[in-house]
Amino acid sequence: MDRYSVTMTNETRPVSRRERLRAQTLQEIEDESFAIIDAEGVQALSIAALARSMAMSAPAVYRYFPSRDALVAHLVTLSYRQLAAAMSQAVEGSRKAPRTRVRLVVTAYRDWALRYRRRYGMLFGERAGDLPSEVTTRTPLDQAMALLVDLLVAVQDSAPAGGASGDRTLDGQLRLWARSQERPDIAPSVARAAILIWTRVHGIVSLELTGVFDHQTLEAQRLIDLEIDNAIRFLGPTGA
Amino acid sequence: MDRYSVTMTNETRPVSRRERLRAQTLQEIEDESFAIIDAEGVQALSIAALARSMAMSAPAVYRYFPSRDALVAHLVTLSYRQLAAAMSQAVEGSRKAPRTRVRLVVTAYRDWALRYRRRYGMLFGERAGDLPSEVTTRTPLDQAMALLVDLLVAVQDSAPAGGASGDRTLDGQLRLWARSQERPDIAPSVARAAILIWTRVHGIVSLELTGVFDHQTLEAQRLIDLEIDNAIRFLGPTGA
DNA sequence: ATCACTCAGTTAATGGTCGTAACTATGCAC
DNA sequence: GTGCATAGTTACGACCATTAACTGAGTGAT
Repeated sequence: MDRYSVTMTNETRPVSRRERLRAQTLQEIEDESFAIIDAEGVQALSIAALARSMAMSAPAVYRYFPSRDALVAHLVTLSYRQLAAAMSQAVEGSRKAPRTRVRLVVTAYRDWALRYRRRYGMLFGERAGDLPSEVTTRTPLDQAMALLVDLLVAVQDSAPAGGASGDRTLDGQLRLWARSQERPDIAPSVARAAILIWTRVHGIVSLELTGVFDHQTLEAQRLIDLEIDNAIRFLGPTGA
Repeated sequence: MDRYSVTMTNETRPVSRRERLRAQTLQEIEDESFAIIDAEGVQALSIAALARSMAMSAPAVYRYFPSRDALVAHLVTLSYRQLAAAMSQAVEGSRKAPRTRVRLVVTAYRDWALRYRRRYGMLFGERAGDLPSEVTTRTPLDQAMALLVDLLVAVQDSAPAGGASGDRTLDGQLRLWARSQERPDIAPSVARAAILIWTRVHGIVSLELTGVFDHQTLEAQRLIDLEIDNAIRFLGPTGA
């Protein structure tokens, strides 16, 4: 699945010195890479620059990653995991109302994007050489989506269900999507709300990051709050 | 404003041979650049590769653009203009209902993004060295927004106005935005709908381009239609 | 018609990048 | 200790951006 990830060695196997050093170097590569990316963007992450910052010769990096693209791909999957983790932690153990927790999750998403804007751009923007989107984007983000879906189910339970979309075909596709998530139980209305929240928030955050709102006096958070309201209202009764 | 743009010479000034050749070469640079970008992405656009495809020496390009970044910046503004033009043309002279025309404009946006996906990524994704977002993104896209706003005003005129957002501060910011667009007449509800449509569609299209929906059985166009409905419904009565 | 100037284009060179090849030296298993 | 696997090295080739120095064609004034 992910050839380059650090495999958790829970077994108290006698971790050899070599393995330890290798893991340590790998960690340093990841840390330095993210430092460079956060400071100057992915395009500034070159094998040479990375090696230089580690006081290492450039070819040595190839012992860890077969190419610059492979390194970037690895960093992308790490970032996805990190983003998903940030969203999970935002509601972990929270006893607030489901609707509030939706806001927490979404805000965590935005905060992560703002805090690590270069990484967010790396995930959803650049994709220089069109990375293997397959494995990369699937699992970790699906996990975050599952989280959102659960919250929305809870929201719906606490309010009279309903809300027709008016597009039977779309509902069918949403059912398929639910099945592809191995959650055939979730209703189209919930799936619809989850997807709409994601696309809406991504749209706002993405434009916020490109600076579209900078010159305008719009606060993205207000737009997001409004959009969450809209999406959830969709879940409840039938309309407003 | 834009040092590199071709200035329309409507005056029947005796266009010198030199000027004609220069304009011609500039045109060829733009065309070849877009060809390379469309085929392999911006990251593959190198001065060297461009010059090679024109059977020209690389340093010669510097007679036209002081750096690779300047070239890319120029291509970005051209692309913005092209996108805005595509949106305008989609409804030019259309006698359909305003609501239908909104759909036409938005669909033109998506179609352009799908047809020139690399360029769209260049506009809203990559932005490698954080280009001068100031001049770049302002005028041409504002024009497209103005178009959308006009259509939404028409929509609102044909339906009972109203629709409170519940966020007075946001409404105030929207009023400021309207004034910054030099259109102080547009109501917050209209501005809100315009911005929401833009962010929503951008979010969907952007995720569609990164391939998030590929493995899922969702058609982006259906999501977009749904979102337009939602945004417009917002304009009308008060809720559903 | 020619002279001087401008400027599009050239070759040559610097210093950066990715990536490969060939080598050295260390850790580890026996 | 001997031998293998491997993390690291230096040396290299191919590409890139950009500058410097030069060539030659277009242009405008005499």
